[in-house]
Amino acid sequence: MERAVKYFDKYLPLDDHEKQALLSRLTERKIKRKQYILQEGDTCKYFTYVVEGCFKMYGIDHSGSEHNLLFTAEDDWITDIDSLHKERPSKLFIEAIEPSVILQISKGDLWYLYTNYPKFDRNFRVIIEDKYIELQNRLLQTFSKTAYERYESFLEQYPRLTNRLPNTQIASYLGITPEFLSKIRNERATK
Amino acid sequence: MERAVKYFDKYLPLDDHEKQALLSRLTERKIKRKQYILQEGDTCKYFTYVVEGCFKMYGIDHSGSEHNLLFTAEDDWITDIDSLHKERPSKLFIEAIEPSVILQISKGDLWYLYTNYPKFDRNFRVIIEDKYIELQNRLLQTFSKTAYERYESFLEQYPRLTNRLPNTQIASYLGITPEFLSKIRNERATK
DNA sequence: AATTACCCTTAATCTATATTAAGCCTATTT
DNA sequence: AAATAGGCTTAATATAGATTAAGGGTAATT
Repeated sequence: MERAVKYFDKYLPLDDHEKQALLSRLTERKIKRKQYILQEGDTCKYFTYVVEGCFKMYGIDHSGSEHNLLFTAEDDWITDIDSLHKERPSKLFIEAIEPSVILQISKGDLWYLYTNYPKFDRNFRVIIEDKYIELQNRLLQTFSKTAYERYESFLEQYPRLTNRLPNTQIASYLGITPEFLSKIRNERATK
Repeated sequence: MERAVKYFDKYLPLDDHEKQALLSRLTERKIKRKQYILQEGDTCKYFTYVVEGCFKMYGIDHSGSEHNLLFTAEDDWITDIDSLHKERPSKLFIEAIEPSVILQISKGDLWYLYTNYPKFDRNFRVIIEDKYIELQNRLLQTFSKTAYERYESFLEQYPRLTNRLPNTQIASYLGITPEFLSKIRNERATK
């Protein structure tokens, strides 16, 4: 649990009261491979901290294909903000790729922290700003680079994920088919 | 100027002190068509509120083509958060599409507000959360829908922008060429 | 240990979208 | 008022990446 507190040391460290307030509101859960913590149609109830393991968040198109929006591994936060905030059914799935351990805080408890300890407003503002920056860069790349280039920059940016994820999942993240990724990998290897 | 204050009524309304603190730190500027308020290579210094007019934020790829990340019109905020926060050269341009009037707050003043009036942490947290949601939906669409479908959903989502923007700009936002957008529009018309 | 599910690759064919090029029209700028 | 730069369209050709299909490998589940 202390790991979740330490996370904030990167931003504005918490004092003892704030630590206590946060810790007492986090619930630990163990999640199996392929288990969902959010399914399309359900309303998202939690902000989730990943202690151990790895998750993917994705949407499904009309023909049933999955499209990965992001991966979240150790010591990072994940939620469907749209569904959590607007309290409407999610369009997304969040699914464990590995056996995982998470800490969850409910929307109500999070709102309690926001109201009573302003530092959480600050810290979660900065967290989401960082995630916004990531998304913005990803969208720009999607428009301005080839699949080959996007794969190379994925390898650079997430070297630790490369060996943990099947290529099918990476392909879905890059917005291409596994077959085409295979072609790209073959090209890279022969050079 | 009052318009920028009113914006926050949608979220957490400001009291008189907070209003005053905000207003005294906003600078009004008039911007001509095609004038930049941010250019690639420069470090972004301001968070900008658009009172009148319209802007595009875009990046340029290796072959010189523009890729629109977003448009911002009346009563909305725009900045390159990446460059503003990390104080590094921006990869983006922000350019007026129409003659515009804006209010700007510098990074230093914004930090002052964050530190002394926690409500700004809260309000800007919510603003950026809303923008994150928009971006996330846009990325999902880019992966899971055809250009035809993306154009239709653009028309639905931004009906007021449709008539103000040249189709070249809309094409760049959709991630396609103007020629292909023309084809799509022709298809739509004949049905 | 066997079975099943999933993963990875190769190759042929197909398609959505890009590129190039040309012509016309409508705003801006001079 | 003329000149220029952009914007819109059509059509021919080109291409990045999708789809379909098939075979072999490896890890998860029974």
